[in-house]
Amino acid sequence: MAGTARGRVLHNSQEADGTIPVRKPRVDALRNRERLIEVAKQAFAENGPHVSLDEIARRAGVGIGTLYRHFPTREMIVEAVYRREVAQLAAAATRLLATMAPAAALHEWMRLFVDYIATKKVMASALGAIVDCSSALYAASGAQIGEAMVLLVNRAVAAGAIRADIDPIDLLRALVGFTLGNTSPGWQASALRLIDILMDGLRAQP
Amino acid sequence: MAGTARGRVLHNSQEADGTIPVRKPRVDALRNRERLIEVAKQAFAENGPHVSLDEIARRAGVGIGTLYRHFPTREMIVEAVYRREVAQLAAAATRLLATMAPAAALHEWMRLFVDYIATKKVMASALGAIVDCSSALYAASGAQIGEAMVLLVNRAVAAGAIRADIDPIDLLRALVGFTLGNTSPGWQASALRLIDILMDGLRAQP
DNA sequence: TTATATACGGAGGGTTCCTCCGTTTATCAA
DNA sequence: TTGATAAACGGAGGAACCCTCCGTATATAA
Repeated sequence: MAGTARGRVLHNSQEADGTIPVRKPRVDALRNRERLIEVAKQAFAENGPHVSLDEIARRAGVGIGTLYRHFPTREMIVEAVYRREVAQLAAAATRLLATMAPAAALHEWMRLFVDYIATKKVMASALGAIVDCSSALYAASGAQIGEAMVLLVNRAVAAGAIRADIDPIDLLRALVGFTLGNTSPGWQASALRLIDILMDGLRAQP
Repeated sequence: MAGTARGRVLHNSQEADGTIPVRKPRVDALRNRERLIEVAKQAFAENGPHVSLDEIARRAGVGIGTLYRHFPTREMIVEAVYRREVAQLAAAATRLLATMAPAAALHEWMRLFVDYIATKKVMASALGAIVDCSSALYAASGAQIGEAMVLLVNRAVAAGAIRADIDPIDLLRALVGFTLGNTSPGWQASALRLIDILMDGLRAQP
């Protein structure tokens, strides 16, 4: 008998000053949402973009209904994973700079970049927007990544740790070249090796 | 009782000269294959890349088993449609040149290009290989298209119908720019208008 | 014409999708 | 602290889809 008591006064429908106070979201809802994104990322990485949504819900320990409430379509959860990945990669730049030397931070961040591309590849076919290189989603993510790279390079240059005649965007292009072009198995290891060599080159003065 | 008569001599297992003569494929098989590709193309265009294979088989008037015999995976039928599309576009160049004036042929071919891109977009998410701009499939298709464009431009230039200071590849780049970048509805009409303007520009002498 | 390799069709079992609704729980006002 | 209630939860169940299997039909070659 959980029917709503129709006609009853709603407590938070309207305040005296006209604002519409929104009840803050329930903590369990936020928790489940985060958990679903995290689990979905793992599942995509392990089993490709065709994991069943039922399995994601099961692994996250929530009902399938809960998954569908948070992400009504498959594309939405894929996009959520992707957005989170981009945000984390961008945020990692400042975090790394705070905890290690500028050149080391740059080096480590480029390694994280390889993971990011891996995620991107796995999900590309599940998320049409990524495929379309001119979409808003792509543009936004590109900007975030670009800013992070500029920050890292500037700091390392300022610290005298790497040569000054380097355009951060060129470095980004190099990373993309290392990673996107390769489809062969083992491309990740290869990219990581190339990054090491690149870092050696950056440290040498011209 | 259609069991094979085991132990019976196979008639065409081996010839005296050691060659293995292959019975030519049954005409009904070839017909069904073509029909499936044609229907699949229409279905993808109408309902996006998620049309059910059952429906494609039904529309083609064949059993689902027949579809699966010809194209064991979904990706295979998508790729078949795509290959056919590329081949037809490339072949259209010579066909058009044979039946109309060089400049008109070039103009018409650029219009066909817009259709080709539309197909490509629809199927991109269904066929990972297209997404990956470095795949062999992509390279092969790119080459075919490039050759067709070179042929058309050379003929038109030779006929004095368009200005001579034009690189066919630049023209291709322009087409790609007109089409791939746009995701808004109505991009096709827009691309067709731009092509008309471009043709006017080509006819003008520098 | 006959034998047979080849192709056909579609029933059926397993999987996935996604909605709907009865139940549970966090939040807020009193 | 204590209800009252909005918000969230779980999962059963129907529909759609995927794909295999095998009995039947037919084109081909002798």
